[in-house]
Amino acid sequence: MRERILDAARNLFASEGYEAVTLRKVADCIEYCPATIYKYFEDKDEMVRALVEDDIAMVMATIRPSMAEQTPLERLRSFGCAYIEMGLERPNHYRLMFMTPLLPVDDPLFRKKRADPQTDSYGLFLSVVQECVDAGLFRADITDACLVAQTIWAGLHGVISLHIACGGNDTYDWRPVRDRAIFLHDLMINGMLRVPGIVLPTCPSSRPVATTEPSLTEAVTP
Amino acid sequence: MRERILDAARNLFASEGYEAVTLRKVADCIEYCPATIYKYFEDKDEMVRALVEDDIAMVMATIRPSMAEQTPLERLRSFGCAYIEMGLERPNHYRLMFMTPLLPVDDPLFRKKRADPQTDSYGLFLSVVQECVDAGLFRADITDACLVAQTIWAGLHGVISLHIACGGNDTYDWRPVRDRAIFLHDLMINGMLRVPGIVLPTCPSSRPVATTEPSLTEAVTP
DNA sequence: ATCACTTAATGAACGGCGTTCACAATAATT
DNA sequence: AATTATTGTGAACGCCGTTCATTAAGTGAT
Repeated sequence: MRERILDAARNLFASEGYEAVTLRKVADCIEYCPATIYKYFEDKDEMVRALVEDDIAMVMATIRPSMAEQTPLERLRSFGCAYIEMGLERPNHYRLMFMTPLLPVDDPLFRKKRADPQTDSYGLFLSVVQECVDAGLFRADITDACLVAQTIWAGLHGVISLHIACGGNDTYDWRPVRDRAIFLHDLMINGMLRVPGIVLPTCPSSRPVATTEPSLTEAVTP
Repeated sequence: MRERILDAARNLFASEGYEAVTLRKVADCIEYCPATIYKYFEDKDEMVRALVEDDIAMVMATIRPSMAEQTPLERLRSFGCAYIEMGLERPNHYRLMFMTPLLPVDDPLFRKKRADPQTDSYGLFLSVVQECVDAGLFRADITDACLVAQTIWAGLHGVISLHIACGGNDTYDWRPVRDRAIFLHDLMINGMLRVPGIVLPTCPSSRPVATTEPSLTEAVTP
């Protein structure tokens, strides 16, 4: 039943954007009365957080195939490329996950899932960065895998989120967003490498996304 | 009168966060009835956009002192540092300006102000990047000032916005946000330079902000 | 001074939102 | 069959943005 509610919410979200996800509409979709939802969720907030957890799993599914790459460095690069594509193909989800301050989730089970490379995509990414550090790929002064992971993440996040928030503003004469993303990605990684110049030409520009959804290169809902 | 309305809105925004900026509360503050605001603004949206324009001017005021630096490269670095501090000190304003998709502003006057280095901070930044390009500071393959400006902006934006959106989530074991910002800033600039190694130690960690406001290292309103 | 006329401001309402709560319907247990 | 949990409901509350007919106040011409 929780699942039926979340399904309806997901559909609304995918087809009409975040602002359309209202308790009343969700209730309409499953033909219940609005108050009923409160029997299954504390809050609207809790419902949204449940949605976000699904999206986080989606990120994991998008990211994981990159583990198949041969070397740590290739895995690192591939991660970044997959992340970029994920963010650009699902701007609404991306916005909900990473551009909206959500109340910190204090469910201890949720906390455990984080930082675990098996279930958490940040944890997985971090572990690959650590591989690179251990393999001696980075400059001597770069030893903090955490700092590296968070910095690369932030950089890619910057390109994606700025594109989502301001990409529609044509006063800026934007360069193609993927050009910016790849440029920055290479800049970061090459800047960290001890032996630079192992430059792969570009990211494979598009990779399939795991979950199914009405193909939305979604309109960003203002 | 428009100004009185905007003042009230600004106060509400600064003291209680974006979500507290409601037409009814603004009307209360200036002791008018809610409907009156519609005599001076088309929309709530137009009112918010007027607020954003003020903030944009504030960014300009924060950024401009960096023009006093001696060399193009120093100006470039100083810009980035000022921008970082601005974003970290005024998260609510930052969120409103750069993390919320706003309807594109089609006022032609507004459009003209953009891209003009005199009034638009992006334009000013771009002109400094162009200086660096013209001075031959960058690698031979880096000639597109626009791409450079947008990429550096995106990188710094990533650190700031990720901090605002997810910085409260302590499951990530965040490194200090300024460490991340400076790390990435140096990484980007040094990666672009033709002759690397002109590394200034760090940013002067804090610089005064131009406009006055109840000193808010504001709580990020969820 | 009176009238017409523009402008400023209002009160009441509309529809939508999240949320609450007393109550009805249904299912489970004894 | 009677009692007790569990599920679902309708109506309301207070908030929101927005609209509109109506009043109040100022202005210029006659």
